[in-house]
Amino acid sequence: MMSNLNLKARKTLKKAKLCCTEHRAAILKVLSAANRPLSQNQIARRLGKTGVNKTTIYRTLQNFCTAGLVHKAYIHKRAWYFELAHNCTETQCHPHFTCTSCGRTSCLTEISPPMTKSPRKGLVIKHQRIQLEGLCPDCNPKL
Amino acid sequence: MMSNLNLKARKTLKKAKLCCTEHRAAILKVLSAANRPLSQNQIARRLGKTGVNKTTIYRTLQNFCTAGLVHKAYIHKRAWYFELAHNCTETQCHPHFTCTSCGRTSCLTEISPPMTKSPRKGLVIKHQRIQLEGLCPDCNPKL
DNA sequence: AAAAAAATGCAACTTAGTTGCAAATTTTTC
DNA sequence: GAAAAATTTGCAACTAAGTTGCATTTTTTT
Repeated sequence: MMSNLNLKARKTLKKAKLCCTEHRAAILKVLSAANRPLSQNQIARRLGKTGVNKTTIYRTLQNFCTAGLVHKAYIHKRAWYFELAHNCTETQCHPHFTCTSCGRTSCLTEISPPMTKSPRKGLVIKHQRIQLEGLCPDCNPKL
Repeated sequence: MMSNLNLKARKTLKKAKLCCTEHRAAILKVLSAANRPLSQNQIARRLGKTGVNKTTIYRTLQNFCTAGLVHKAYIHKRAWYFELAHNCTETQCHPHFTCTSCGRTSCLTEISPPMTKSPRKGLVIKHQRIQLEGLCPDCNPKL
């Protein structure tokens, strides 16, 4: 079952000390090609004919998250959306913007909002996640 | 089945143009008494002996959200946590902080972080939600 | 090449939340 | 205050994302 494992994916997996399998490379490629976070369902659809089992996809994403390759960006309608962690710092990833009109979500990678400072003694903030809602340019009637 | 509907809850419901029912008042009271967002499950448990059906709880929360009385604060393990909307502005509510050690979430009502500014022409940000993670004072070994 | 370790597929399961509908309660109208 | 209209409630069945255990397959180590 081993054929066109692309080298880049292979390298990434090796670097992360993960087994190099066809499926993992394929999932990695799908995530790299996407410009927004994807749910398990969307990933499955994009894997298409190869037909990777959903358990495998979930377990792979889990492994990728643990390895720091991927992270859970946000949750929508009870489903998690995953993306490569390459745009993120230790303390925060870029904000995610969801349009309330068309429902699409985009990554605002061009900004990095200030970290919220702890307002309480002894409380340490290690990670911040910002979610935004509003109108996207496509849905903005004033444009 | 109508007995000790407390007046405050009744007033709130009336003001929001919602039917005044025993269950609704009870759910409102539970939310008022809590100092953190609650899930449907937690609300059910706190309602205790009265035994309100989960469908009713969900539908009530739904109604409260539509009326602007309550909002969904955050999601944890695929479950929504609801809270009264009284501490919130149009554009953002207070940040929510979850301790990665004990898992408890608290409301940082004492701060209101700056709104993130739109980095793209035509994209309008209407609402911001900030989630924080770290160590709470109780779990901080340095205290 | 063989042995050990890890990944995969499958079926069954878990759980938050939803839906349709009949019965009960609340509100409106007179 | 009683009857009619509108709304809420409970129930059972359902939906869908994600998980678990286990046998089989693939990958890695030796």
